[in-house]
Amino acid sequence: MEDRPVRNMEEFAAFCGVSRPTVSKYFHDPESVRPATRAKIEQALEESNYRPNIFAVNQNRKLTKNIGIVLPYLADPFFAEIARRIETLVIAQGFRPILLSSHGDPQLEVGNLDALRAIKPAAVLLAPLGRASDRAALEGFCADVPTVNFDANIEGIGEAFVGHNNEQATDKMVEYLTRTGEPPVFFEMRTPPNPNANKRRLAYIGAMERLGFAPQVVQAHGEGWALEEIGYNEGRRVIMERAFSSNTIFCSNDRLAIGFLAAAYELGLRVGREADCALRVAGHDNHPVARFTCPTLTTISHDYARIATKSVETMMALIESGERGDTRQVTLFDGELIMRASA
Amino acid sequence: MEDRPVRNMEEFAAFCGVSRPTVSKYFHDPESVRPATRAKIEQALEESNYRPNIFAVNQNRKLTKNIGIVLPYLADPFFAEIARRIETLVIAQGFRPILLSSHGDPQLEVGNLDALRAIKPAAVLLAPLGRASDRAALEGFCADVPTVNFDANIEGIGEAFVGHNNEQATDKMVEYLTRTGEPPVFFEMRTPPNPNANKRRLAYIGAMERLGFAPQVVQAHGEGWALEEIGYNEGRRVIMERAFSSNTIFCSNDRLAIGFLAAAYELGLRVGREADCALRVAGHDNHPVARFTCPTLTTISHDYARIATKSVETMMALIESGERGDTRQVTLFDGELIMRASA
DNA sequence: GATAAAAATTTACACGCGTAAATTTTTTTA
DNA sequence: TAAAAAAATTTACGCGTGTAAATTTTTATC
Repeated sequence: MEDRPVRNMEEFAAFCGVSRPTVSKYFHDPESVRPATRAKIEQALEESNYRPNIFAVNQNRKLTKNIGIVLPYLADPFFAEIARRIETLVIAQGFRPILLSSHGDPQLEVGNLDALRAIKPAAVLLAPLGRASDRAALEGFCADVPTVNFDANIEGIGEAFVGHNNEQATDKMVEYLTRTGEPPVFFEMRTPPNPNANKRRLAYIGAMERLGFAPQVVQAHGEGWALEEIGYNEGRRVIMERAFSSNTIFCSNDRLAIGFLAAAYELGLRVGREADCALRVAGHDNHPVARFTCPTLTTISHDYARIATKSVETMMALIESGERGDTRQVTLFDGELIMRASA
Repeated sequence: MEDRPVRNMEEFAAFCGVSRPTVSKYFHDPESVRPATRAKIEQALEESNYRPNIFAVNQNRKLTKNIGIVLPYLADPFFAEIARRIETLVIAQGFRPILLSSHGDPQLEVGNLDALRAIKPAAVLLAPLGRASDRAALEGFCADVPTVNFDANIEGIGEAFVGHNNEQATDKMVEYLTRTGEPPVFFEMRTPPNPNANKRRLAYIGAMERLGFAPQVVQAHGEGWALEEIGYNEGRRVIMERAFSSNTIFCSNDRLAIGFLAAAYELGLRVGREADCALRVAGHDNHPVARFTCPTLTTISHDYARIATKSVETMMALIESGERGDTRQVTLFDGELIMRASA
């Protein structure tokens, strides 16, 4: 591999003995040139280390091979995991993922969308902050860039939505807890950052009423994304205040539950479904560490593998059709009960 | 805000009544034009929604305002947290962070570096995979792009290294555990993905010998980044095999410790420093969830806030000086003992 | 081996912006 | 108010690639 000064496509074309437009055509689609020509180019590609200048390429393109991925909070392992899967799928499709986290900040979310607009992405996968999002900004963005909304459903945002079936999942857990013990109380944040929480509360209330029980919602104070801490502090408080009418606590998500379990442990309350346990605690999401809590956390899976796959598939369809569908397709994936030791 | 068809800088210049070169100068540095001119441009900027074409801008620049951030595994909350901090600092400096995760895959790491090379970043912050990294590829990259190596030190890679003082931190914990109970055994992965683990093992052995005790290293089988799972499975195994000569376990990192705690809990072993406890368990890193384990995890802090800050500072100095220093500066931050309930 | 079809080549212009040089206008200084 | 300094303008070219049109060469078909 000699390091000849191949500075641009012109020189590269000369180097491999092919005309520049043909080389350009090759990079656009290697199948579009004759096999003999392709072989010449590909050999030259190995002998020099020429690569087309990304900026010059994209300058003349309406659309690039860039795919934007916007997440509300990357330090949450749930989003980190979904990002990992989406990135892998996007790369497999021959596109280049651009991962941006809004770090819980609505202004940064808008900033991320602006940054994306500037790089002319072929499409964007958007998991919005939710309640805190600047709706007008999101709408404006979606009008310009084909977008798939996932995780947090904001009505009318994006060409499609892919997410978790909060109703089904919540129902399932309420039914399970009720069937195997006392009807649960619901433990959640008073001002949750993510709109799924609201769906879960409503689903809990609906499920309880359907089963003929009085719902009880206990709300934790605190803002932001430090959910374990809020679950711990507020869990401690409500346990000490005996704010629960039941020994069974259904937490709005696993991260709250992790904090709650820590509080219960510290207060000497044994958690589990055995007779000598004071509490049963369940979560929601099947967070990566839920398998390793003490006791291990009974929860409902949030199927991020399928959400990631479906989101990318939907996005690819959007890119290939080149059309902006008139109907906004909504796909929800059911959760599965993950029975572990805590409830 | 009228949506006039301002398609390029030419039209934008006409729109605000300024010449195009002046507008170009403004975007390069707003302070470099007369206040009256700046006002005209900035007003026009609000009235139209023109933004310079990023690709055309970067095509003619040797260096862009892009900063690459390469992480070994983003789904690890430790790296997610450090990414969050670095991104924030980079944005504050007026640069554009490009976050790339290698997802534990050496080939993807090389791919990430290639992708970065293509976008002519002003500098790169690189936390390599370590043992698995393609050293030659990293070296080649660092020869082209000013790079700051952080987290996992690979000798000779990057203009500087910023990381954790594994020796000091390990010493401190060994000393503490020994002073307040039995000398610890060291629990680690046999083939850890991250080179810090090796430093920690050696530091443990050194500290034990210095204190006049026989070191005992217990190694967990398993590959990859699913550390909690390895800690759980192998913790279970070694507890049942009574592989420990001590009741005090010093885990190589908190994620292993989290798995180990789960195993101990499941086997009915009480963990803590009280008299009725069968085990003491300590970790290393002060992982975000270490405050919420049961019992809460005694550990040593890994000061990612300072590592992030120093890495970005070093990088900015590199950019401003424009020089490639001949000496590779190494900065290590000490860990602090975080005393909690587990040891 | 002649003809048609396919592919490659030549030529030329476009994209949007950076930037240099010479000139003109505006501001500052005395 | 005139001279000097600073800023803006005009003009022009360059960056590396996409791409269209006309032409030439190569391949496929009979």
